[in-house]
Amino acid sequence: MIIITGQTATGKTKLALEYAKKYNGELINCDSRQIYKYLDIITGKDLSPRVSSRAERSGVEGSVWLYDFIKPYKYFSSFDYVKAVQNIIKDVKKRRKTPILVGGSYFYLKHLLYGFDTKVPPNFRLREKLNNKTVEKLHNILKKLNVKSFNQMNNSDRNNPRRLIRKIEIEKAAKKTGVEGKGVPDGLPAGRQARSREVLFEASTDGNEPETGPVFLMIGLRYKNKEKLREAIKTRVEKRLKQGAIKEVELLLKKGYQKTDPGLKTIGYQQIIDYLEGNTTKKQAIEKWITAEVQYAKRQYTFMKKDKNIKWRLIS
RNA sequence: GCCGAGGUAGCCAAGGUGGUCACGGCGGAGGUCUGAAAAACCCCAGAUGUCAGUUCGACUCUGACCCUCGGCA
Repeated sequence: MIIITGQTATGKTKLALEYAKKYNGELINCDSRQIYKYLDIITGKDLSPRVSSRAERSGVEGSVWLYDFIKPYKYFSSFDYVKAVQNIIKDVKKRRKTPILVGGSYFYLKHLLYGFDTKVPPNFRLREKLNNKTVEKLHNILKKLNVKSFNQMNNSDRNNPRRLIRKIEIEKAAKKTGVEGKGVPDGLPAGRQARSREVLFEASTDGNEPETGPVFLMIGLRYKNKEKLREAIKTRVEKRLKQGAIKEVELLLKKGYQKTDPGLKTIGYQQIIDYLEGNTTKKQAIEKWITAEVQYAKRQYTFMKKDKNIKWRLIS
Protein backbone atom coordinates (compact mmCIF):
# COMPACT_ATOMS: atom_id res chain seq x y z
CA MET A 1 0.00 0.00 0.00
CA ILE A 2 1.17 3.48 -0.84
CA ILE A 3 0.10 6.57 1.03
CA ILE A 4 0.50 10.07 -0.30
CA THR A 5 -0.13 12.66 2.35
CA GLY A 6 1.25 16.03 3.40
CA GLN A 7 0.33 19.66 3.36
CA THR A 8 -2.46 21.09 1.34
CA ALA A 9 -1.70 22.45 -2.12
CA THR A 10 1.39 20.36 -2.66
CA GLY A 11 0.22 18.29 -5.59
CA LYS A 12 -0.62 15.07 -3.80
CA THR A 13 -3.15 14.02 -6.38
CA LYS A 14 -0.74 14.46 -9.21
CA LEU A 15 1.87 12.32 -7.52
CA ALA A 16 -0.72 9.71 -6.66
CA LEU A 17 -1.73 9.43 -10.28
CA GLU A 18 1.85 8.83 -11.27
CA TYR A 19 2.14 6.07 -8.74
CA ALA A 20 -1.12 4.58 -9.84
CA LYS A 21 0.18 4.18 -13.34
CA LYS A 22 3.51 2.90 -12.23
CA TYR A 23 2.28 0.33 -9.75
CA ASN A 24 -1.06 -0.67 -11.18
CA GLY A 25 -2.83 1.16 -8.43
CA GLU A 26 -6.25 2.38 -7.49
CA LEU A 27 -6.74 5.66 -5.76
CA ILE A 28 -8.47 5.88 -2.42
CA ASN A 29 -9.36 9.22 -0.95
CA CYS A 30 -8.01 10.21 2.43
CA ASP A 31 -9.27 13.74 2.52
CA SER A 32 -11.93 14.37 5.10
CA ARG A 33 -13.60 17.01 2.92
CA GLN A 34 -13.55 15.33 -0.46
CA ILE A 35 -15.44 12.52 1.16
CA TYR A 36 -18.43 14.81 0.92
CA LYS A 37 -20.60 14.92 -2.11
CA TYR A 38 -21.16 18.32 -3.75
CA LEU A 39 -18.04 19.83 -2.21
CA ASP A 40 -16.10 19.96 -5.42
CA ILE A 41 -14.43 23.18 -6.42
CA ILE A 42 -13.42 24.45 -3.00
CA THR A 43 -12.08 21.12 -1.81
CA GLY A 44 -10.17 20.72 -5.05
CA LYS A 45 -11.79 17.47 -5.95
CA ASP A 46 -10.04 16.53 -9.15
CA LEU A 47 -10.73 12.86 -9.14
CA SER A 48 -14.41 12.38 -8.61
CA PRO A 49 -16.21 10.72 -11.47
CA ARG A 50 -18.85 13.35 -10.89
CA VAL A 51 -16.57 16.25 -11.71
CA SER A 52 -14.03 14.86 -14.09
CA SER A 53 -14.00 12.41 -16.92
CA ARG A 54 -12.01 9.23 -16.96
CA ALA A 55 -9.56 10.86 -19.33
CA GLU A 56 -9.00 13.74 -16.97
CA ARG A 57 -8.15 11.25 -14.34
CA SER A 58 -5.07 10.52 -16.36
CA GLY A 59 -6.03 7.12 -17.56
CA VAL A 60 -6.11 5.44 -14.21
CA GLU A 61 -7.70 2.08 -14.63
CA GLY A 62 -10.69 1.25 -12.57
CA SER A 63 -12.36 3.44 -10.05
CA VAL A 64 -11.34 5.94 -7.51
CA TRP A 65 -12.72 5.42 -4.05
CA LEU A 66 -14.31 7.36 -1.24
CA TYR A 67 -15.02 10.51 -3.13
CA ASP A 68 -18.58 11.80 -2.86
CA PHE A 69 -19.16 9.15 -0.25
CA ILE A 70 -21.58 11.02 1.99
CA LYS A 71 -23.90 13.98 1.93
CA PRO A 72 -22.70 17.22 3.52
CA TYR A 73 -25.15 17.14 6.41
CA LYS A 74 -23.77 13.88 7.74
CA TYR A 75 -21.42 13.32 10.59
CA PHE A 76 -18.44 11.26 9.53
CA SER A 77 -15.72 10.40 11.99
CA SER A 78 -12.26 9.01 11.67
CA PHE A 79 -13.72 5.76 12.88
CA ASP A 80 -16.24 5.74 10.09
CA TYR A 81 -13.44 6.43 7.69
CA VAL A 82 -11.31 3.57 8.92
CA LYS A 83 -14.17 1.14 8.66
CA ALA A 84 -14.98 2.21 5.15
CA VAL A 85 -11.43 2.33 3.90
CA GLN A 86 -10.47 -1.04 5.31
CA ASN A 87 -13.07 -2.73 3.19
CA ILE A 88 -11.97 -0.92 0.12
CA ILE A 89 -8.31 -1.69 0.69
CA LYS A 90 -9.15 -5.33 1.11
CA ASP A 91 -11.13 -5.30 -2.07
CA VAL A 92 -8.46 -3.56 -4.08
CA LYS A 93 -5.87 -6.01 -2.88
CA LYS A 94 -8.09 -8.92 -3.76
CA ARG A 95 -8.05 -7.69 -7.31
CA ARG A 96 -4.28 -7.64 -7.20
CA LYS A 97 -4.02 -3.91 -7.44
CA THR A 98 -2.08 -1.49 -5.30
CA PRO A 99 -4.13 0.64 -2.96
CA ILE A 100 -2.94 4.22 -3.09
CA LEU A 101 -4.28 6.48 -0.39
CA VAL A 102 -4.23 10.19 -1.17
CA GLY A 103 -5.07 13.00 1.15
CA GLY A 104 -3.99 15.27 3.94
CA SER A 105 -6.29 14.15 6.73
CA TYR A 106 -3.67 12.71 8.98
CA PHE A 107 -6.11 12.17 11.80
CA TYR A 108 -7.80 9.58 9.62
CA LEU A 109 -4.53 8.04 8.54
CA LYS A 110 -3.28 7.79 12.07
CA HIS A 111 -6.28 5.80 13.11
CA LEU A 112 -6.11 3.59 10.08
CA LEU A 113 -2.44 2.81 10.54
CA TYR A 114 -2.11 2.69 14.29
CA GLY A 115 -5.59 1.92 15.55
CA PHE A 116 -7.90 3.23 18.22
CA ASP A 117 -7.63 2.71 21.92
CA THR A 118 -11.26 2.98 22.78
CA LYS A 119 -14.38 1.66 21.24
CA VAL A 120 -16.89 4.07 22.66
CA PRO A 121 -19.11 5.44 19.92
CA PRO A 122 -20.40 8.98 19.94
CA ASN A 123 -23.37 9.76 22.10
CA PHE A 124 -24.97 12.64 20.32
CA ARG A 125 -27.62 13.28 22.89
CA LEU A 126 -24.95 13.64 25.55
CA ARG A 127 -22.86 15.87 23.33
CA GLU A 128 -25.77 18.13 22.74
CA LYS A 129 -26.46 18.33 26.42
CA LEU A 130 -22.86 19.19 27.24
CA ASN A 131 -22.17 21.47 24.33
CA ASN A 132 -23.14 24.69 26.01
CA LYS A 133 -21.51 23.95 29.34
CA THR A 134 -18.48 25.92 30.43
CA VAL A 135 -15.13 24.17 30.66
CA GLU A 136 -15.32 24.51 34.44
CA LYS A 137 -18.57 22.61 34.49
CA LEU A 138 -17.15 19.99 32.16
CA HIS A 139 -14.14 19.65 34.43
CA ASN A 140 -16.38 18.94 37.38
CA ILE A 141 -18.44 16.41 35.50
CA LEU A 142 -15.37 14.55 34.31
CA LYS A 143 -13.67 14.66 37.70
CA LYS A 144 -16.73 13.20 39.28
CA LEU A 145 -16.72 10.35 36.80
CA ASN A 146 -12.99 9.70 36.85
CA VAL A 147 -10.39 12.00 38.35
CA LYS A 148 -7.56 10.04 36.83
CA SER A 149 -8.87 10.62 33.37
CA PHE A 150 -8.97 14.34 34.04
CA ASN A 151 -5.51 14.45 35.53
CA GLN A 152 -4.03 12.75 32.52
CA MET A 153 -5.19 15.50 30.21
CA ASN A 154 -2.75 18.19 29.20
CA ASN A 155 -3.44 21.89 29.50
CA SER A 156 -4.47 22.21 25.91
CA ASP A 157 -7.03 19.43 26.13
CA ARG A 158 -8.38 20.59 29.46
CA ASN A 159 -9.46 23.80 27.86
CA ASN A 160 -10.89 22.11 24.84
CA PRO A 161 -14.62 21.45 25.26
CA ARG A 162 -14.67 18.81 22.57
CA ARG A 163 -11.92 16.78 24.12
CA LEU A 164 -13.53 17.12 27.53
CA ILE A 165 -16.87 16.03 26.21
CA ARG A 166 -15.29 13.07 24.50
CA LYS A 167 -13.66 12.01 27.75
CA ILE A 168 -16.95 12.32 29.57
CA GLU A 169 -18.59 10.29 26.84
CA ILE A 170 -16.02 7.54 27.32
CA GLU A 171 -16.28 7.55 31.09
CA LYS A 172 -20.04 7.45 31.01
CA ALA A 173 -19.97 4.45 28.72
CA ALA A 174 -17.42 2.80 31.00
CA LYS A 175 -19.66 3.36 33.99
CA LYS A 176 -22.48 1.64 32.20
CA THR A 177 -20.58 -1.49 31.36
CA GLY A 178 -18.23 -1.45 34.30
CA VAL A 179 -15.30 -1.90 32.00
CA GLU A 180 -12.80 0.89 32.00
CA GLY A 181 -12.55 2.68 28.73
CA LYS A 182 -14.41 0.02 26.85
CA GLY A 183 -17.96 0.91 26.32
CA VAL A 184 -20.66 -0.44 24.15
CA PRO A 185 -22.63 1.65 21.76
CA ASP A 186 -24.86 3.88 23.80
CA GLY A 187 -27.82 2.97 21.66
CA LEU A 188 -29.79 5.97 20.68
CA PRO A 189 -33.23 5.06 19.49
CA ALA A 190 -32.72 5.28 15.77
CA GLY A 191 -35.76 7.40 15.19
CA ARG A 192 -34.59 10.13 17.50
CA GLN A 193 -31.28 10.77 15.88
CA ALA A 194 -30.95 14.18 14.38
CA ARG A 195 -30.33 14.34 10.69
CA SER A 196 -26.61 14.85 10.90
CA ARG A 197 -26.13 12.26 13.52
CA GLU A 198 -26.27 8.83 12.18
CA VAL A 199 -23.70 6.38 13.34
CA LEU A 200 -22.55 4.79 10.14
CA PHE A 201 -20.45 2.08 11.66
CA GLU A 202 -20.82 0.38 14.98
CA ALA A 203 -17.77 -0.78 16.82
CA SER A 204 -16.91 -4.29 15.91
CA THR A 205 -16.84 -6.72 18.77
CA ASP A 206 -13.55 -8.36 17.99
CA GLY A 207 -11.35 -5.51 19.09
CA ASN A 208 -9.33 -3.27 16.87
CA GLU A 209 -9.07 -4.57 13.41
CA PRO A 210 -5.65 -5.66 12.36
CA GLU A 211 -3.87 -3.21 10.14
CA THR A 212 -4.57 -3.32 6.51
CA GLY A 213 -1.17 -4.88 6.15
CA PRO A 214 1.98 -3.82 7.89
CA VAL A 215 3.58 -2.89 4.65
CA PHE A 216 3.07 0.61 3.51
CA LEU A 217 5.07 3.37 1.99
CA MET A 218 4.06 6.77 3.27
CA ILE A 219 5.19 9.86 1.46
CA GLY A 220 4.60 13.32 2.84
CA LEU A 221 4.76 16.42 0.69
CA ARG A 222 5.48 19.80 2.17
CA TYR A 223 6.79 23.19 1.24
CA LYS A 224 10.31 24.23 1.94
CA ASN A 225 9.27 27.63 3.22
CA LYS A 226 6.17 29.54 4.17
CA GLU A 227 6.43 32.05 1.39
CA LYS A 228 6.11 29.34 -1.23
CA LEU A 229 3.28 27.76 0.67
CA ARG A 230 1.34 30.97 0.88
CA GLU A 231 1.96 31.73 -2.74
CA ALA A 232 0.71 28.34 -3.84
CA ILE A 233 -2.37 28.58 -1.69
CA LYS A 234 -3.13 32.05 -2.92
CA THR A 235 -3.03 31.11 -6.58
CA ARG A 236 -5.08 28.04 -5.88
CA VAL A 237 -7.77 30.04 -4.11
CA GLU A 238 -7.89 32.49 -6.98
CA LYS A 239 -8.23 29.63 -9.41
CA ARG A 240 -11.09 28.17 -7.46
CA LEU A 241 -12.87 31.49 -7.40
CA LYS A 242 -12.60 31.60 -11.16
CA GLN A 243 -13.96 28.09 -11.35
CA GLY A 244 -17.07 29.21 -9.52
CA ALA A 245 -16.40 28.71 -5.84
CA ILE A 246 -19.02 31.25 -4.83
CA LYS A 247 -21.61 29.70 -7.10
CA GLU A 248 -20.86 26.34 -5.55
CA VAL A 249 -21.63 27.67 -2.10
CA GLU A 250 -24.80 29.36 -3.27
CA LEU A 251 -26.01 26.12 -4.78
CA LEU A 252 -25.30 24.21 -1.61
CA LEU A 253 -27.25 26.71 0.42
CA LYS A 254 -30.06 26.56 -2.09
CA LYS A 255 -30.09 22.80 -1.70
CA GLY A 256 -30.78 23.39 1.96
CA TYR A 257 -27.41 22.71 3.47
CA GLN A 258 -26.39 24.90 6.35
CA LYS A 259 -23.17 26.43 7.46
CA THR A 260 -23.27 24.29 10.56
CA ASP A 261 -23.45 21.03 8.63
CA PRO A 262 -20.30 18.95 9.06
CA GLY A 263 -19.41 19.14 5.40
CA LEU A 264 -19.67 22.89 5.25
CA LYS A 265 -17.53 23.39 8.30
CA THR A 266 -14.69 23.64 5.89
CA ILE A 267 -12.18 26.29 4.98
CA GLY A 268 -13.45 28.27 2.05
CA TYR A 269 -17.10 27.49 2.59
CA GLN A 270 -17.17 29.21 5.95
CA GLN A 271 -15.56 32.38 4.61
CA ILE A 272 -17.74 32.54 1.54
CA ILE A 273 -20.87 32.04 3.59
CA ASP A 274 -19.71 34.91 5.78
CA TYR A 275 -19.51 37.04 2.69
CA LEU A 276 -22.87 35.90 1.32
CA GLU A 277 -24.48 36.70 4.64
CA GLY A 278 -23.05 40.18 4.44
CA ASN A 279 -20.74 39.89 7.40
CA THR A 280 -17.61 40.70 5.42
CA THR A 281 -16.63 42.07 2.08
CA LYS A 282 -15.68 39.72 -0.67
CA LYS A 283 -12.09 40.86 -0.45
CA GLN A 284 -11.92 40.21 3.26
CA ALA A 285 -13.49 36.82 2.85
CA ILE A 286 -10.91 35.82 0.28
CA GLU A 287 -8.06 37.01 2.47
CA LYS A 288 -9.43 35.06 5.38
CA TRP A 289 -9.82 32.00 3.25
CA ILE A 290 -6.19 32.15 2.20
CA THR A 291 -4.99 32.76 5.73
CA ALA A 292 -7.07 29.94 7.15
CA GLU A 293 -5.67 27.58 4.59
CA VAL A 294 -2.09 28.57 5.33
CA GLN A 295 -2.72 28.06 9.02
CA TYR A 296 -4.21 24.69 8.29
CA ALA A 297 -1.21 23.65 6.26
CA LYS A 298 1.06 24.53 9.14
CA ARG A 299 -1.06 22.58 11.58
CA GLN A 300 -0.94 19.61 9.25
CA TYR A 301 2.82 19.55 9.31
CA THR A 302 3.01 20.04 13.06
CA PHE A 303 0.83 16.99 13.47
CA MET A 304 2.42 14.83 10.81
CA LYS A 305 6.04 15.43 11.63
CA LYS A 306 5.74 13.30 14.72
CA ASP A 307 5.14 10.27 12.53
CA LYS A 308 8.54 8.83 11.76
CA ASN A 309 7.12 6.63 9.04
CA ILE A 310 6.51 9.55 6.77
CA LYS A 311 9.14 10.06 4.13
CA TRP A 312 9.18 13.75 3.44
CA ARG A 313 9.60 15.33 0.08
CA LEU A 314 10.22 19.03 -0.06
CA ILE A 315 8.54 21.21 -2.62
CA SER A 316 10.41 24.34 -3.53
C1' G B 1 -4.55 78.41 5.38
C1' C B 2 -8.33 78.03 9.37
C1' C B 3 -11.48 74.94 12.67
C1' G B 4 -12.32 70.12 14.77
C1' A B 5 -10.84 64.93 15.83
C1' G B 6 -6.87 61.78 16.29
C1' G B 7 -1.67 59.36 16.30
C1' U B 8 -0.77 53.06 21.67
C1' A B 9 2.74 46.14 18.45
C1' G B 10 2.38 44.24 11.34
C1' C B 11 -3.34 45.58 11.60
C1' C B 12 -7.82 46.90 14.66
C1' A B 13 -8.11 48.75 19.33
C1' A B 14 -9.26 49.60 25.47
C1' G B 15 -7.76 52.63 29.21
C1' G B 16 -6.64 55.84 33.74
C1' U B 17 -7.23 62.38 38.69
C1' G B 18 0.97 61.44 36.64
C1' G B 19 3.44 56.03 40.40
C1' U B 20 7.01 49.24 37.53
C1' C B 21 1.13 51.37 33.37
C1' A B 22 -0.56 48.89 29.29
C1' C B 23 -7.36 44.99 28.40
C1' G B 24 -8.57 42.58 24.20
C1' G B 25 -9.08 40.78 19.05
C1' C B 26 -6.68 39.72 14.23
C1' G B 27 -2.13 38.41 12.16
C1' G B 28 2.87 35.96 13.42
C1' A B 29 6.07 31.93 16.07
C1' G B 30 5.85 27.30 18.58
C1' G B 31 2.63 23.35 20.27
C1' U B 32 -1.67 19.70 21.67
C1' C B 33 -4.14 15.64 19.15
C1' U B 34 -6.71 7.83 19.73
C1' G B 35 -14.75 7.72 17.31
C1' A B 36 -16.43 16.13 15.65
C1' A B 37 -10.01 16.92 12.64
C1' A B 38 -10.12 21.75 6.60
C1' A B 39 -12.49 20.72 13.81
C1' A B 40 -11.46 22.29 18.64
C1' C B 41 -7.78 23.90 21.93
C1' C B 42 -2.85 25.49 24.41
C1' C B 43 1.17 28.78 24.47
C1' C B 44 4.95 32.63 23.29
C1' A B 45 6.78 37.26 21.22
C1' G B 46 5.64 42.25 20.17
C1' A B 47 3.63 48.97 21.28
C1' U B 48 2.92 54.63 23.59
C1' G B 49 4.63 59.76 16.24
C1' U B 50 9.14 63.45 17.04
C1' C B 51 11.59 67.06 20.05
C1' A B 52 11.63 69.94 24.22
C1' G B 53 9.39 71.40 29.05
C1' U B 54 7.00 70.68 34.09
C1' U B 55 8.02 66.71 37.81
C1' C B 56 11.46 62.72 42.38
C1' G B 57 8.78 60.23 38.39
C1' A B 58 5.26 61.50 31.87
C1' C B 59 1.90 56.84 27.77
C1' U B 60 -0.95 60.30 30.80
C1' C B 61 0.14 67.36 31.91
C1' U B 62 2.25 71.81 28.70
C1' G B 63 4.45 73.64 24.08
C1' A B 64 6.33 73.11 19.25
C1' C B 65 6.81 70.09 15.15
C1' C B 66 5.48 65.92 11.91
C1' C B 67 1.61 62.82 10.07
C1' U B 68 -3.70 61.02 9.32
C1' C B 69 -8.99 61.91 8.97
C1' G B 70 -13.31 65.21 8.64
C1' G B 71 -15.29 70.26 7.86
C1' C B 72 -14.56 75.32 6.12
C1' A B 73 -12.05 77.87 2.49
